[in-house]
Amino acid sequence: MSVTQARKDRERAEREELILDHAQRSLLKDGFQNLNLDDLAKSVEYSKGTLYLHFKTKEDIALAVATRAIVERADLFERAVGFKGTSRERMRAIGFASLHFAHVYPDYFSVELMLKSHSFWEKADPLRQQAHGMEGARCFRAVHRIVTDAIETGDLPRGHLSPEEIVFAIASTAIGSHIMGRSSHAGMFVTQDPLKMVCQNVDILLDGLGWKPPSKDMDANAVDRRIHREIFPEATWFKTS
Amino acid sequence: MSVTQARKDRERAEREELILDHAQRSLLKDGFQNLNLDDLAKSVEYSKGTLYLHFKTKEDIALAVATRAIVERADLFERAVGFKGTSRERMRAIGFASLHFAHVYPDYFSVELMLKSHSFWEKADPLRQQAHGMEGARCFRAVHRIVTDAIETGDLPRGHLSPEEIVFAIASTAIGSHIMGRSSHAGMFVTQDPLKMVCQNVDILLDGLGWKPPSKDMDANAVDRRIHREIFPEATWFKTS
DNA sequence: AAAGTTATTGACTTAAAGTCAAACTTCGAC
DNA sequence: GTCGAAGTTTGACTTTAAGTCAATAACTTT
Repeated sequence: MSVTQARKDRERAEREELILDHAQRSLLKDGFQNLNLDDLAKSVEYSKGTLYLHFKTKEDIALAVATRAIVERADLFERAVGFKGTSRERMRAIGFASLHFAHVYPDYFSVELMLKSHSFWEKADPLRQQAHGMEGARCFRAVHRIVTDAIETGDLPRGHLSPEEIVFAIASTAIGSHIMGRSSHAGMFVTQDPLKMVCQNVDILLDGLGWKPPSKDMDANAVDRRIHREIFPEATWFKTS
Repeated sequence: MSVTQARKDRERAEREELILDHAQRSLLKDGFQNLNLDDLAKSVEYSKGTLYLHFKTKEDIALAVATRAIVERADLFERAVGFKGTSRERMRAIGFASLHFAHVYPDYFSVELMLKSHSFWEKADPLRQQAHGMEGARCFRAVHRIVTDAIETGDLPRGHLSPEEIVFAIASTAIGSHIMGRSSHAGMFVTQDPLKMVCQNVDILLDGLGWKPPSKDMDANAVDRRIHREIFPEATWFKTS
């Protein structure tokens, strides 16, 4: 590969990031339906044809944006796994990471759900589909790691559930809580901060699994402060309460 | 109102149901993006203009279909509340209803999520928005009723959580489990029946709330058989295992 | 049965995704 | 430096589908 080619590749990658930056802004603001490729082309100062040199379809663009987000999510999760503390505290660090992520990408889960619908997914580039799957798996493995550690240390009793089922349960509750917290039309109003509810609900679930120590014996605020200080100092939304 | 007018109103309502029947079939099969109003008009043998005499937009049609579904869901939930048994068994009946509903409307929650996105919701008729909200609230109240009963009888300890927060937690876990169970691309494979996982996860959560009796002391299969026999005999998917 | 009223229609307008032949740019040979 | 070939970018064009509304048909009243 010539020297020139290397420069071209880099420029191409930079342009792709630029497109995704603008697409992401539009998606976060107005959603997928309102993402307009003529406008997007104008805003990045390239033609619509050029957009299609990078992406197969409009859906492909949205998947690329989502994949960039989930990479960040997986990075946050892997940092959380490294938190020094009991297994339950490390699990709390995952929750903290999840909350931090939700602050940066408030509608991520709605988008994620849309992505996974068949009619959407099939319109994206297979390579991008694969990349997205890989990052999802990284998130999964981070939680899985903590679960197996907790079983080994005896914090989490060996029950009739497999570690995979336990991860599935935790992920379900977390994602469900995120989604419920964001849908204001639900006909039920929970006054408290919707994001706090994610941790609260996961805590109930972990108690139900018999994960030691039970949430009533844990000073959640103190742990949160440590997590904030030691691994997620960039979480400026976090208020010590 | 004249006699003629009454007949006309009835015919109009019948036509609306006909449109929704066809729209529903198309939505369940190919999703919202692939719902085509020219095709829909052909299939119901009315013109496209007539569709717009009933519905404001394509989104409005989807909301109407979803509302018809959630009416059924609320009906199922209210039947579940009437199940004769302990509070925890009645809660299980709600779970059973939820599973039954998921069999009839497999993608309901994905659609529901899409509906609630701002860009979608704003395009629907305010009256229909309201109707949808009312039915959501009926589902909420059904669960709320069982929760307050359980607190009164002492099955569920008065903790630091309000009944509303408990309902929120249950709904989050149930919906999250439904959604996770249906998204095959999640990078994690749970071998078991995804619908069984909903009950399993909710059971863990209820245990975490300290809801008596704990799931280990309950013969879930026996209760399920009773629920099936006594209140949901139409649930043909249910296999006594 | 004519005039008036209401209901229905489908050709038309509009918006936006996706395409591709033509214009432009870069590169290497001489 | 110039030329032609190879590669890159473009935006006018095609296509598809939502949403509109003037024309037409059906029904009602007098």
